[in-house]
Amino acid sequence: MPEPRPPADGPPTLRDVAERVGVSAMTASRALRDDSRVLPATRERIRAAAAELGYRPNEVARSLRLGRGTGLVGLVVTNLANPFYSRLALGVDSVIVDDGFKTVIGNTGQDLDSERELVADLVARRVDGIIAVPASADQRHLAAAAADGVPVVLASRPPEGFDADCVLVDDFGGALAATARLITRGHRRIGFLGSPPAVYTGTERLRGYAAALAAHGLPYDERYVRQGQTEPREARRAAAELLALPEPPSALFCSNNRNTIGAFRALRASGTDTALAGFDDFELADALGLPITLVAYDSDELGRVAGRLLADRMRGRGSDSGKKPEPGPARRIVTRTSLVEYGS
Amino acid sequence: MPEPRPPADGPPTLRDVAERVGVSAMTASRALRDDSRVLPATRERIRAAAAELGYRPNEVARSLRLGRGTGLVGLVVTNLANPFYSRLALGVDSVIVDDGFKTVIGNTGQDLDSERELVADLVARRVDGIIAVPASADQRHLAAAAADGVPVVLASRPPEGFDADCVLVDDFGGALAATARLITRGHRRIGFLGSPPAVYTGTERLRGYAAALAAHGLPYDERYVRQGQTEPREARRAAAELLALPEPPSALFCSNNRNTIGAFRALRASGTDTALAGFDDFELADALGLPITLVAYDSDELGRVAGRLLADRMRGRGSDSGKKPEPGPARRIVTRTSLVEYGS
DNA sequence: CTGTTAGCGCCTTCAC
DNA sequence: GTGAAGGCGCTAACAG
Repeated sequence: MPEPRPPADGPPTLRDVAERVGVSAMTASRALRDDSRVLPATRERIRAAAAELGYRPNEVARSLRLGRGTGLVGLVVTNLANPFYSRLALGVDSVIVDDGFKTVIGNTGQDLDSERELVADLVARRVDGIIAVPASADQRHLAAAAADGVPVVLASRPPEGFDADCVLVDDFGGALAATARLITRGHRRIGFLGSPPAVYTGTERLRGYAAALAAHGLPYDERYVRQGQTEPREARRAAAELLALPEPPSALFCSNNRNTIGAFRALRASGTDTALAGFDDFELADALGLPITLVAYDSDELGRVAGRLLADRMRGRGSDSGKKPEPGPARRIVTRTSLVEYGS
Repeated sequence: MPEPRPPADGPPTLRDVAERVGVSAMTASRALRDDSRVLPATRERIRAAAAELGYRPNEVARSLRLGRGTGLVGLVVTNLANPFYSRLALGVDSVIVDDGFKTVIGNTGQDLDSERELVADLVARRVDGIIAVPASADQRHLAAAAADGVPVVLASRPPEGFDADCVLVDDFGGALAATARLITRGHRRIGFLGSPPAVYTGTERLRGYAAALAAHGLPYDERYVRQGQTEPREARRAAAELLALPEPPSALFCSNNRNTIGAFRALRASGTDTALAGFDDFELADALGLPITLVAYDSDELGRVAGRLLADRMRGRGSDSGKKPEPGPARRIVTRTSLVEYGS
């Protein structure tokens, strides 16, 4: 039984393999990459030695030498604990892995400074592309990355101040449809619960809500609108406040699942039969024991589309062509939403 | 308005900065890293030039030259869509980011081949450490990584066939406690629903369930044990089968949240008042309208502990010392669980 | 204080 | 079919 491993002062290098066979590093390199001009006999000996040593080419040296990126895709999200983003991440990964890329996930916690630092760092690490869910409309760091030649794709929020591919949910349309359904069921006073105004999706969904009211000739009443809740706890309080108004709303529309869950708890506690609708489907929504209308969409698919958009831009980089991204106008893809009814 | 960027044939290099100032690359390198032995005046000119060019050191070249790793930590999980793993990932990230590391997440989908490939690739990319939730007891690829000098920490499953730090949940104790509670409430026939036998946690939790039965002099009856369900849909069917037995169990214990949710749906559909207990807390467990006992634990904390264990091993690497991991015996940390009661 | 040399691990180019 | 140089971008180590 031969010594299975070198004494672990770092993984074996190409030269370790070469020396073991009594051949030059160059030949080893070629043999391991199936270069035809190498004697089949020596090739086998080299492969055997590499296997024994557990040799793997150093990807760091490789990408430096090849002048390409690292085969990594940076994914910048605001909160990985939110199932929406973990599904997105999985969708991205499932697509780009086919092209030999891996995903580096960075979590920003909605903090713009973290996001800036993270993006700069990803560029410095020579990722081949970036998929980002930007925290705000200040996207100069993303624009800078794009200017450095790193393809950038935005997910769930559109680019601001520069051009980039993006994949969006039909926030406006989905919110409009859900609100409209409440209206056609006879509701006239509909409350709105949503994320802070700075969040793009929240604002679009508020616009959809408002548009539905307008389309049916109903007034937009600020007293029924509560923005700024990020957690169910806050949403629950905000919902309770609406329910305590002299003329409480007979229905609530929530712009994301955090708010929907908070509102659900408030409704349960109040005992009223206020109707509930919200953006985002979520597990167990059907098991809550009260009717609920949700705007559903496929966040895996969102990730897959983002991954494909990026993969397109990354193709053909590095061979020659000064490793610029594939040219072409920025694309904007909007994914559909659907209404689902639970517990009716 | 000066040209804000070079013509984007790749980011600017150190020499671009140096030439622009009329100084050697070495001086520029020093200036940008706050090396004291450089004239403050020139240092400022260099910094200015770097800023103008948007220069960022190439981390790829850097890590090659320094002989260290890349400042990346590889995180290998089986299913990022499971909140357990996304929380784990966040916990890991929150800790190691303080030491200047970033997280590369790889998803294996419980597939051993993917896991092998992923681990080998992470090593080839010269990550500074790996945190893994291994899919099975075949962990030779992880042992190989450790032998190559890459610190490895296991989360949620113990090392098999080699030595490594690990952080575990008290699977046995938690399952025992939950099952015992059902027994003290008078249940004598308790069904078990769990993941495939190959999954370590599932097996430990089954052991805990069996131990509770034994401790109370109750028989272990295979007809009441259903292993192999991964998704709520399958779990629901398995639970329905148990409920349809001639002598159905009066309570069910489920070894993870997928099975608990499936069992919940089966119970709801059947209309029986079968008691329900399960491993893993989950959102909305309190809103399901029936009493439920859950074994709760903190998966963020699990990630943080794993991150700290790894950070310890990575410290001091690369300076000299042949970049071996910090020595010391393998540590095994078991995190506590607690029982929570909902909807009583 | 600043510059020159050399090399991390690999691969393209050009010799033999 | 194989090997010897040279360099990707950066920085220790040693000059000056």
